[in-house]
Amino acid sequence: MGRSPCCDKDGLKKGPWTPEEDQKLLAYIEEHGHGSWRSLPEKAGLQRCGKSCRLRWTNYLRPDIKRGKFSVQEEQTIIQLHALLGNRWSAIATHLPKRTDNEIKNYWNTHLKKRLVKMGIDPVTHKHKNETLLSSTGQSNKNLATLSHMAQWESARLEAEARLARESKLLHLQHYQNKKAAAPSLCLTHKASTNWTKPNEGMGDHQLLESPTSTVTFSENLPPMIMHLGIPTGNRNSRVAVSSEHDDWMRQINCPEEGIEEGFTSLLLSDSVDRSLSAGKNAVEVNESEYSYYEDNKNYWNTILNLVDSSPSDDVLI
DNA sequence: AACTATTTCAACCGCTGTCGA
DNA sequence: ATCGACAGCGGTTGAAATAGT
Repeated sequence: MGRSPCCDKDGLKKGPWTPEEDQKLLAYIEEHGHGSWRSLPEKAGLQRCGKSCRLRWTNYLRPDIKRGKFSVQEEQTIIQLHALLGNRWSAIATHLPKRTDNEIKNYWNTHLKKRLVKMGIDPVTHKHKNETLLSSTGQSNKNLATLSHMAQWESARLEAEARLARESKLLHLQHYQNKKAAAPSLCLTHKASTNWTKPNEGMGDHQLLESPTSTVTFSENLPPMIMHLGIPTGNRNSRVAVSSEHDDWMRQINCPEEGIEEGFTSLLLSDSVDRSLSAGKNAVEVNESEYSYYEDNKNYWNTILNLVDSSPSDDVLI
């Protein structure tokens, strides 16, 4: 397309945001919603480009952002979704409410990627080094093909979710605009989110969780896959680590009664298989070789989790 | 305490996808 | 069908923070 950069105007500030700029942006969005990002800076009295404002808002100022340490479950979710989706950070972020794609990307690059490398796992293919020795075998090719198959299902599902969320957004926006005319005074969170999220009134069983980086509807703000497994996520997701990151990681993984390992293995398996099967009933035949793939894949994830489990200490991992 | 090396993460850049005219 | 405007995405950068000597 070759469009000109949005920040090529002289006089536009770059670099770190000052508290005053944050306050201006926050105040403006709270009052008016972001509307068109392109025109926002001028209206808000900011010497920034719209893109910079959008980034500051989505990655830092948004009131629904959770900051701080990633929980073990969040880490595992990222690792497993990365194995399925690759570097599709925004897609991964839809499964981690309150985390931004940028934050997940940074966390992957600075922590998780290194951890996998130390464990001898290729962070791109998510295969153990030894597995590459088998790369010429049919088994490996089969795994590759079926992993790709799973990724396709996941992609299709994410697209469908995003489409549903967009449609829901349109419907609800109309509803909200009517409401807004009638009742202009909302709490700060809702006021601030005028254009990027909507209050959950009238949404039935599902709370609409929408943002520029997350367009998926979650029930109870929980990742769908976690809910699917019935893993108790509330306190665990928000738990505060009392010792080192890795101690926390190891402690939780080493608790069989908590079912984390099985949970995350089955997370991919049950969720993806269920989805594949239910979708297959309507659209695609799932044959025997695909079933055997899921068995292979289960072994693959068990291998990864066993490797994590057998790592002796944090300094080995990092 | 001073210096250097390494790590972290907020922010930028450039590209792509989508939508309306 | 084409084009331009815009939003969003993923890769990358570099300043600040932290760790090591």
